[in-house]
Amino acid sequence: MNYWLMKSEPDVFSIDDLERDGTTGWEGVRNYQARNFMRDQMAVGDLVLYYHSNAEPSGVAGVAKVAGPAIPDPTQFDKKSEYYDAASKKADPTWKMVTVGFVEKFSRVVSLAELKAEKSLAGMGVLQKGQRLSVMPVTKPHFTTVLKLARAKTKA
DNA sequence: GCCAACGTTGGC
DNA sequence: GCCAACGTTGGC
Repeated sequence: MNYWLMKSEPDVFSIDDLERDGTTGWEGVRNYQARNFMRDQMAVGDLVLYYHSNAEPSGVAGVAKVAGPAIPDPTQFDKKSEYYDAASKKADPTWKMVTVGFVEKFSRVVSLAELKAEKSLAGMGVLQKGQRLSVMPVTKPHFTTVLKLARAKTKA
């Protein structure tokens, strides 16, 4: 069982949208490293920190899970999609996506500032300078700590 | 809206 | 294969 962090801009698809829909195809990932994580290391049942980027505040908004295995991302073949990739072949699709399912929305967002202030999260991928991956692994201790922060009383 | 970081592209 | 230019991400 692995743990992950996945980023979404809440203006595009927020934790509330995921709660409403139940599950969603995680389409539009066009980064090889992120794709490889989804294709090679994610398994159904893995838990995911749902991170809101470009948000007020940016931070972890809830928990999701991997609900379906990596399959070809249909948007790469859709000429009308902003994710269309003319170089990808149907016989050998370049881009994959997993299905993500709703688990829980936190009663409050655990902000990036709060994550940075938590000493035991030092080394967590999302806190590294300049990292821009939209899908990245999280260690079990880090995952547990973020859950604990989310359930703690609102910070003073 | 700015800009640092960094992945990708393309000329050579 | 190098690397400058360019585009994107994402915090602020």
